Amino acid sequence: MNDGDEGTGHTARSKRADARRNEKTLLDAAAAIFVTSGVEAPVRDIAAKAGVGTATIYRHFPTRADLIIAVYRHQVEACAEAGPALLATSATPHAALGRWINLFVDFLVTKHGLAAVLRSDDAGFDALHAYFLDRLVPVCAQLLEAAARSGEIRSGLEAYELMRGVGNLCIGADRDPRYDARRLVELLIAGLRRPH
Amino acid sequence: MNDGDEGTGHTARSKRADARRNEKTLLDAAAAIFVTSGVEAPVRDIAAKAGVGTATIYRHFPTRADLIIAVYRHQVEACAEAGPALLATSATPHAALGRWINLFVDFLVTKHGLAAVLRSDDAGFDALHAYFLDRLVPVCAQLLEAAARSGEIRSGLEAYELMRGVGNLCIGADRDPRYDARRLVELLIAGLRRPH
DNA sequence: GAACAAACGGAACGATGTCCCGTTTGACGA
DNA sequence: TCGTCAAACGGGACATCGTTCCGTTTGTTC
Repeated sequence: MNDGDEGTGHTARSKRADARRNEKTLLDAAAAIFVTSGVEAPVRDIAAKAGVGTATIYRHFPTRADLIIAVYRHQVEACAEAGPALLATSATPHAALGRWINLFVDFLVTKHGLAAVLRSDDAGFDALHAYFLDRLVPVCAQLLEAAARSGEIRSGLEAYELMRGVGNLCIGADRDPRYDARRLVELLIAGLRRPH
Repeated sequence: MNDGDEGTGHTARSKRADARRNEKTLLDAAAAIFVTSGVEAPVRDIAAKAGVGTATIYRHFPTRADLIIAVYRHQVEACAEAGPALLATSATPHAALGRWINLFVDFLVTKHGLAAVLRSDDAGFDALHAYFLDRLVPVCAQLLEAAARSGEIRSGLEAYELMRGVGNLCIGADRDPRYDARRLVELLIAGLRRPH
């Protein structure tokens, strides 16, 4: 899709062939580097891997956040789309919420250092932060709301807060065998249950 | 205490007066800078505030972790010592645990960016990491164990893991009014309760 | 007050993110 | 096919920051 025109209605000219080729090459190189060196790998490394100059990266992806978003867009979309599906197929809304959060956690902990840059307290990743929030918070809110309506959980926790908390819990979950983010997230979700 | 000799038995000469003065000046300057710019403020800023050269900082505090430890040592000690006291004066071990965790959270969220460097996934803060763990994990373990013995909580969660999780939840708790780390930590502690 | 080691200050070095500018190259009309 | 030109490129330049080195200053001691 979107292989040429912009959606503005004007007939915007196609990008040059080499530019499109480089964008693809950069995405592949970045994905490979992210796996081996994490999402905070030096820009020069990615440029070298792709065989382009550093300026070319900035031309295609003005901030590192844009590059990260582009690399992981498919998986984030898949996670977002899994929300309603889980809600439809799970026994209870709380079960759906738990399973969906599990998907999210699995995604985060397998992406070297991604959770660490998702934390909002460092500037420069605003676009990444905004993308994750725009895409996933509404899904989480839908699940939370359903679980609240069913009476399974206490209300009063915003989806935004839960997502941030889960993201934070996943920081450093790789590299440390003594730290199991999944278990702590499970405890957090368990703590959501309404005490009866 | 320790205003001169080392404890080795040798008669180690006192440090020079200017060195001792500079160490104090540096601690004050660092504390002030940490409040305004966070614990990751540039070394040059701290040196400038103290009116010394950058090398002087490294001479007194080989790594940034050592400086941070020195600045906050008193408060960490106080937190550690509060553990047994709370256990003795609280109604139940679980209540003591909750109150102690609250102390820890209050400490973290009021120290600009401290929680962010406590996360283990970045190297270079090993000493800081080790200090917090050495000093606080045993206290937390004592509280956890008492609560487990009383049957209030599920067992199986290591104190280390809980401390790391709480620390992670506190990352970025300042700067973001929509994110309340205390509430999430409370949920986590609530999730620890044994379902009956 | 002279000698010596401790301590100092700031320049120097390396790594990294970011930007600039001279050069190359793909697209399109003649 | 070939000339033109803007898009795209590459790599060097600049700024920031952590860290180290080295010539100089200063406290201490005899």
